[in-house]
Amino acid sequence: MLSIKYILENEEELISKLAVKNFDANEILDKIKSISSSKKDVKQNLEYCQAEMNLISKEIGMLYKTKQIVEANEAKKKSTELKEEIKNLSKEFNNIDKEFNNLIVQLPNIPNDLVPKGKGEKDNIEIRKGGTIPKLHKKALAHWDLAKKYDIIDFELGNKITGSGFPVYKGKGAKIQRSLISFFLDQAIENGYNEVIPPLMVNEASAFGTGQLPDKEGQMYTMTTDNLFLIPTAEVPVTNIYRDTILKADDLPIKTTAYTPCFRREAGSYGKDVRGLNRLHQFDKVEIVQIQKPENSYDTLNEMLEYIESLLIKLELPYRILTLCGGDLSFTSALTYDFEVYSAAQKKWLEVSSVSNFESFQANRLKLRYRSKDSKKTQLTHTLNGSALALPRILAAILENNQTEKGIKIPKVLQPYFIYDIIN
RNA sequence: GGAGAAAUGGCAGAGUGGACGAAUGCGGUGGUCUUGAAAACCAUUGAGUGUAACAGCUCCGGGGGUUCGAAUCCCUCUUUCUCCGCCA
Repeated sequence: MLSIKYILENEEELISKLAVKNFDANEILDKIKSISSSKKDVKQNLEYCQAEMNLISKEIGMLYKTKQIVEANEAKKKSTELKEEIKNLSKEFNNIDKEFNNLIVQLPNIPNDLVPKGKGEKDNIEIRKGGTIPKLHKKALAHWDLAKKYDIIDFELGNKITGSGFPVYKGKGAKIQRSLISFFLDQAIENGYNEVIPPLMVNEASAFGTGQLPDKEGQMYTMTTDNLFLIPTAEVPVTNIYRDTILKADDLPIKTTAYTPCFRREAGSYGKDVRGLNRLHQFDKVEIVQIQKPENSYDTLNEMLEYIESLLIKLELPYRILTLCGGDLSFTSALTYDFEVYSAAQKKWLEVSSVSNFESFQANRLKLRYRSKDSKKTQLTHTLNGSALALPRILAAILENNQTEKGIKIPKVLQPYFIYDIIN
């Protein structure tokens, strides 16, 4: 959520910057401007009446104390009128405020200057590449066939138990999942992140805090009886740990990591995009989250970028890093880098991580502030997060890229966790 | 699931209709003393909104009500604790 102060003071800039996200802010901005001015008027009026009322009430108290009953009753009459007026004004104010909030949450975050213009995927800009794409033997299989061949992932069984997009990992398939999770968590901890295990369901306030509500409601599984949501990413519960808090400047940055399953409805997905592990309704992910001072947040973003890159290098996977263009950038993000690994049998780049700086957009919704030493006022922090990493597509790439005629070789860094060095 | 009790500032904890944004203690910050630190002492210390700065306004778990006036009374919801029941 953008602050109203910024919106009103930087109208031109806002319009041109949101245009990068292909968002036409003109109309909504006009509405916001007019409603915020009438909000101010009504509020002033209301506060004036409230002040008057407070005065009269005190007066009446005094009059009663000095037994001036007649005067007190006279004053009471006056207060009755005021009371009615206050009631009406606050009703009006609440309506305006509601409408105002409704509008202001519709404005997406402002993209950073580094964000290229563009409509979609094709306009994302590759900033670097690493690793080597392996040459596979002629009988190389896609991961869904490998999964069947070695009996490590059972998609049909998942269909039976739940539905498509909920695979069952078996034997060494289950074990490599655990190995990856442990590897990612240990790496994060080594890099100064504090591990937490958060709830997998969140309430409405949390879903709103990180921006899943109101705009991404359809992507979450909802438990209507209890009004809870299954988390689409650990970002939601982890960032909400700090909802409604005021941190000390010395506490920053706060680095948190968490492994959680993630649940996504993926409404509207179809075809080969959803084949095998490419897109699931339930998947595992290790997430890293940082809360940082505004002046340091872009250095932090780069640090996170390098950290995630180091994971892919250690896993010996071919990867590329993209800067998302305006059209591909999420509602809440100011700058996002995507990581993709090359899955050699599918001959396809698969997104395995997304690392973003949300600046103060989430913090404003979360009321996540900090107090710097030199100022009395609190100010909003910046929040950042990234996947480090999402498991299924990493697994898909490992299976496909590392397949040999004897079996699937396990990357060296995973061997201490996996014990074996091959799946056969 | 049933019965009872409770929810107040960073924390602990007073406050049962008017001078309460709220005693007191701890903690935090600044200072005195000290070579420095500790102790002691002094001062200061909730958030939001608003203002050029004041003022003003809102907030005592959430929502609603009674009253001229509510942290305080009533209703309701949520959460926590204790006891009972069920259960991993």
